[in-house]
Amino acid sequence: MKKTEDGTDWLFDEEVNESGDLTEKQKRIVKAAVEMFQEKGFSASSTSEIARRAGVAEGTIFRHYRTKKDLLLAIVTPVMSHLVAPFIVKDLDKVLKTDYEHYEDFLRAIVKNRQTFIRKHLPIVKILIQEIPFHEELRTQFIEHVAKDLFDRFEKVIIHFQKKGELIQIPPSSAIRLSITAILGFFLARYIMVPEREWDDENEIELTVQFILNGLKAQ
Amino acid sequence: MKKTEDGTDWLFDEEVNESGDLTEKQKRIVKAAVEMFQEKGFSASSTSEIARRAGVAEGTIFRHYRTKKDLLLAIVTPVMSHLVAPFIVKDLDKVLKTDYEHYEDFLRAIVKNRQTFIRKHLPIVKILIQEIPFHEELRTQFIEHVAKDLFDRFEKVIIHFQKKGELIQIPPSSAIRLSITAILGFFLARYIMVPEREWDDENEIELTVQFILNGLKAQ
DNA sequence: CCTCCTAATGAGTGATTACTCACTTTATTA
DNA sequence: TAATAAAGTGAGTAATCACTCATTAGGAGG
Repeated sequence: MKKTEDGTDWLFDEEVNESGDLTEKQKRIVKAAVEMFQEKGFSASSTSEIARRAGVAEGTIFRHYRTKKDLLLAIVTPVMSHLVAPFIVKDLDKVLKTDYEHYEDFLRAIVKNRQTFIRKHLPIVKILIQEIPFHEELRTQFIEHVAKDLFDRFEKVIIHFQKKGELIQIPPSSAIRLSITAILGFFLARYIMVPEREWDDENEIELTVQFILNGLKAQ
Repeated sequence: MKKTEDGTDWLFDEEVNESGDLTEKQKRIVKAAVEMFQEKGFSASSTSEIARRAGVAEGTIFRHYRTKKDLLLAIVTPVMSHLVAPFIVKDLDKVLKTDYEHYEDFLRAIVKNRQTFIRKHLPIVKILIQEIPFHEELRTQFIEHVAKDLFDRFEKVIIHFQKKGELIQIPPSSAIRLSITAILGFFLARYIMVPEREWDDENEIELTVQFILNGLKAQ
């Protein structure tokens, strides 16, 4: 199911264990739950209506998921753990040297790669963002396995290109924040705030990348 | 209650009609509701517990607010309408010429000003962000009176400095997106994602402003 | 056909929900 | 002080909540 992550093709998209060992009814439950959670939020979604939408008895939900919250976690955690997947690579330094000569190349690869991922799992990503503040497990898991990993790897990348003299000498944490918010800002505008607008993705990504590069260019 | 907005001191902070004509118990209700909405979200907050926390009978809530949702809106809408207050000024062009010679000055003023606002109303801003997706009235009101206004004024500003040759010639909508997300990114990191960290606000704001300036500088 | 086994069911559970209303207390004005 | 209005109360309401469990359905192996 997973590609070999041998350092060269680590930016591959991977399946987020979906519909693998689930029964037919289970899939319908998950589908209905995702719809409802997105429309009304987790708390405002009742298990009875989820069952109704899935065309399933309410008891069936609780046969597969002990609680309503378990259902949420089953939906949301696999996506979360794959959000930063492209950063989890053993020999980052080697990858940087061989694949990404400039910070520009790195940025472009990340943006393109994460765009396909977000586009694919957008509803669940939305639910995740919505519910993170209210569920301790989600918060800790996010901090431990997403934010920390992301930050650590990103920091290495920044320092790498600072040493090469490409990037301005500011605290890496600030450079990370500025890079990530510019990228997230694009995704936010593109897929959440104004998805109905006709976007020239190629061009908009290019603008964003150039914006970051100029903003962080060594003076 | 409001300062005169005569074009020079339009970046003043204004009171968001709080605690003006409210009774003592009403204030306690609002305070308890804000706490609960922030902790558990709107849907997961029960009116019975809000009443309990406020030290008030449950009926008292419904004397002042017809429904639970009315309570939410009463809390959230005044803050929303003041979010973009500094942009609502009659003669923007004049202000630009007299007060802000460079885009840099404009940016710095906006960031500083909105920081005091957000810091002051952070809990309600958080609730607003959380609940916007689930309440049609909030969404439309946000689009009509916040996003639209903000966008229109910001567009004028961008075009103004593009004409002056300060800013790169890219679509103003893109320049707005990049500017705003960098600023919002700072607020997000500063007050929501990692508020517990010790921030050197002055320095971080300076970095953010310079990042935007370099990113959008005419080549 | 019988025996297992698991998936699926849906009526039933007590708790909780947002909200009402007849009534009491407090404040305002004449 | 008497009259009127406004603020506050809390027991009561029907509806809905997440969840349980005894029962049924259906397929596999013998």
